[in-house]
Amino acid sequence: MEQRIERIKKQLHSQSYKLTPQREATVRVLLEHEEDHLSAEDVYMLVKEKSPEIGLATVYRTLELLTELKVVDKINFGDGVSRYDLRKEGATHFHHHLVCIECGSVDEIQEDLLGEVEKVVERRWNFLVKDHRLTFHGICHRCSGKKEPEKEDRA
Amino acid sequence: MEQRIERIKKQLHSQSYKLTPQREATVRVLLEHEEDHLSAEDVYMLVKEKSPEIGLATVYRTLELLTELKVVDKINFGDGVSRYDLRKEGATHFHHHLVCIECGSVDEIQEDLLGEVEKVVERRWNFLVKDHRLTFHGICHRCSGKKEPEKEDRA
DNA sequence: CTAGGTGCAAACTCTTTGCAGTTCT
DNA sequence: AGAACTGCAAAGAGTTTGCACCTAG
Repeated sequence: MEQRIERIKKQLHSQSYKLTPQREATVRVLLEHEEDHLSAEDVYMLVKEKSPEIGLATVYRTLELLTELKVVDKINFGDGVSRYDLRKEGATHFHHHLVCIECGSVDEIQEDLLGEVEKVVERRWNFLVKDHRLTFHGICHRCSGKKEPEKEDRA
Repeated sequence: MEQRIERIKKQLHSQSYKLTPQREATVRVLLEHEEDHLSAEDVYMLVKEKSPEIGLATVYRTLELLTELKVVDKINFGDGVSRYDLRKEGATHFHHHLVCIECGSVDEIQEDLLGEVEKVVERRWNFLVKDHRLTFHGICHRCSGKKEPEKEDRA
């Protein structure tokens, strides 16, 4: 954790950005919720618990900055909100997502399933792939177990 | 064209929706711009050319309805706007996209490249895939040819 | 010291909604 | 007739921005 913050700090400094307490608090929240897919508002609430003075605008600005630095990825599952997902260190590709249309849960797939597919795209469409977004919509293993799933809205 | 409208009409009627002139005009615009990825505003502007009385809210409502009927797919490329993409008739899967980070163009891949991948997901994650979204970000064949690509914004 | 950063409130953009009036069947 | 639909304007939700003040390096 501390090492990752240290590394991000250097990354910021290398472009003459500062690691302010607000930014550090924001990064810590992201690190502590690595598996989640927090919206800006979510992050704001969580940061506020420890640094109540922080403003929502600062959170937005920090998240934008971190996106630029490729520390996080900004994603969008189709509800009107942007979500921010910490990039695994050393990850060469953006991980995939499984969105359950029953309970709304979002799971991550870290493995890269697209190696072959990207080669095909590069060869056949002459398109140099730099990044990708892959999301599956369907029924997760938790919901497919139930016979008559009761509506538990896990928004 | 006429047949497709006829079919959509039936689909609407089967759920006691009506095919109003406004809806028909909207569908026509979508059919005429099948390759594009129009935003609601884009559709509105185009429909307005032929049916100037139409309101933006109606366009939104129609697009929502068509999404529900799976006539179109609502997509989101990360700019703040939803775009609407006509589903090819008989398409069993949602087509993929190639977004060029140089010129902003969006190309479509109709082939299904995910057959194998979906099987893996179903087996290994026990996730019943119903739909997917796959977008590649990179350099398109038009831009990779140029040495010093001049900024032609093909928004 | 000073470029960069912050909080706040106002501004903006995209989308949805309430409502009174209209239209398809 | 009556449910479905429409246009308009107002309301909402999420995000961005201007500005005066603050602070990390």
